[in-house]
Amino acid sequence: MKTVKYNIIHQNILTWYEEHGRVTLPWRNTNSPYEIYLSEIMLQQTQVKTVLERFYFQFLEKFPTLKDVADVAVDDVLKAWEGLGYYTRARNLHKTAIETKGILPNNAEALEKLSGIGKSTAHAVACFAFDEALPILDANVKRILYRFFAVKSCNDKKLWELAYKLYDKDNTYIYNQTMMDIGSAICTHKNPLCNTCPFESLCQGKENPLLYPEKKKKQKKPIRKRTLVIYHKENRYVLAQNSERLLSGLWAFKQEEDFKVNDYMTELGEFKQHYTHFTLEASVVLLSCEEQENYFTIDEIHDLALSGADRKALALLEMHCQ
DNA sequence: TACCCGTGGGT
DNA sequence: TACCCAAGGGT
Repeated sequence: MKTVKYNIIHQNILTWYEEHGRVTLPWRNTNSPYEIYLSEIMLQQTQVKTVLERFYFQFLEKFPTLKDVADVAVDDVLKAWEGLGYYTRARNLHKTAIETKGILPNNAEALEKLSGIGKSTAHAVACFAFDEALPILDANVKRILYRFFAVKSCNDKKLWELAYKLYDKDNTYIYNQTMMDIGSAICTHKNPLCNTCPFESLCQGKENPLLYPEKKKKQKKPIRKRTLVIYHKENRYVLAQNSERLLSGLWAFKQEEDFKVNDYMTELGEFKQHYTHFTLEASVVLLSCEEQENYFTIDEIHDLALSGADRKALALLEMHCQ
């Protein structure tokens, strides 16, 4: 039995999408499950602008099919992901490409079992690629739900219940896409435009939308001071591949704590790099050494996947070499 | 559950 | 500037 309670809102949403929907987004103009899935992974905790302008087309140019991803080494996928962040996404993408042999399953239940695909991404791919009528629960939907139901704080289980309560089971594709468009353009976390919102008539939070959700107290980010030591022999430089969780699989210059600079080293400069849970304050030094295992010329380093911090260090090195 | 995981946009 | 936070998932 269909709930009639939100019929008006569902109708408003269809109208709003016709007039304002971001219908030109490339992942809304393809039936390719891979192209839709790739967009969903890239867009996790990442703004549309970044994915659209710097990564999505470039990645598809390099890997036109999921099978193409499966056929290369994970390092090649990481290189294509360089600069996008959250590199576990790239490693899971590669893993999923291999496990599925380049053919994604066509339903949310099977999709969610794959590495890097949680419930929301599974629902998104199932809905957008296979027309399965399931709600999504991304940051946009969450903010709308908090405000629409005037909920200050709750867990994901409760949010999923609200998502299921509100979504349009008959026009799920447009509903889900519109939720993200409205969250991005109308129900923004600052300065929401309630008077033009399709939800306005029944929104319980419209009088004071900034109350929802309740802000969590932030902790101040600690600072890590490190010395990036670029060991070299003549024109070849030492890098190693990260094996810890942070930046796993990416190549990096050696980092030292409490490193004493002396006359045998050349100071190349300093920089800051902001991570989610700390700020790196790095000073970069150049130091000659005996031959080691992984030596690279500048040109070879450009073919390795580096983090933002190591790319800054590399830039300082290149300035020094000029 | 709380924490970890990158980078850049927007204010 | 400093801060919040973005088409979340893994552990």
